[in-house]
Amino acid sequence: MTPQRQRVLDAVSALAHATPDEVVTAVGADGGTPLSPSTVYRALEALESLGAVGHTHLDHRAPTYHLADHADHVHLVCRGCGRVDQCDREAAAGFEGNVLQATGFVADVTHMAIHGWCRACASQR
Amino acid sequence: MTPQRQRVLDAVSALAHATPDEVVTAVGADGGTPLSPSTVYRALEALESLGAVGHTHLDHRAPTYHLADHADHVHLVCRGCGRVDQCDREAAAGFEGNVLQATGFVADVTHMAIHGWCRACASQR
DNA sequence: TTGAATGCAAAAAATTTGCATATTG
DNA sequence: CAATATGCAAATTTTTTGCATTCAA
Repeated sequence: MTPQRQRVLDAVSALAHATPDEVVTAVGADGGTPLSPSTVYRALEALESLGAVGHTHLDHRAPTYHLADHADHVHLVCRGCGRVDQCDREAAAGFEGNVLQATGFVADVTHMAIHGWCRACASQR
Repeated sequence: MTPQRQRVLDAVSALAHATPDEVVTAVGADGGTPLSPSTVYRALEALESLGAVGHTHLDHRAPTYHLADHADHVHLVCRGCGRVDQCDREAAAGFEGNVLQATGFVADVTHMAIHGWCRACASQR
């Protein structure tokens, strides 16, 4: 664990959900010397293979990293306002079971966000 | 509906699921003059707002387009072998209901793929 | 003829890679 | 000392934009 990786990990922890880009920015603003983008990308990759962080895809262009222990919920991205809600993974247990039974596929609903409309945007439609 | 858009639509129809890039390639191989990428991107956008096609995100780097009437299933992407399975949207009805009840969020499980492990890869682990 | 669509080339944005240097164990 | 990580710059990849030209109603 190098100092750079520690700073990247701290940034991920502070931001809760952050794209590599956001991590680069946050690390640049933490008082120390900025890190080069490649270092951040490589640090995230290393931290992920160490099991310290994980990532989720909120949309097609944004892997967002989070601490590994912050991985047990489903992300709900609103198509209207872009807001990101969460719901307990439990809500998908039945779905995961159905998929397993129907196709043998072991689904991980936390890895990619579910898109749709939040309560506010849905009621406007 | 211009001839270019028709060719783009034909390519989407023939490929079933295709990234913009793949559409550019397919259209270039259909015998006619190749279309410039910008035309394909704009045609897909136009066809989508006309309701003729839709898109799904299979991974973070690939919006895949399909005919609009080919939109009622959930995509299952295997992390092991990359294979894309499908399952009926019905399997997720309970999940969508749970999410709605818990958060008011109207989920569309067809828009982004679910990641996990296919039967074969799952049994190897 | 009037607005929309196309093609091209250049611009952006987001990652990735090569390689010399610095760091870690 | 040997292996790994970093920083920088350049290369890739994917998508978007500006603008002159062409097409269609």
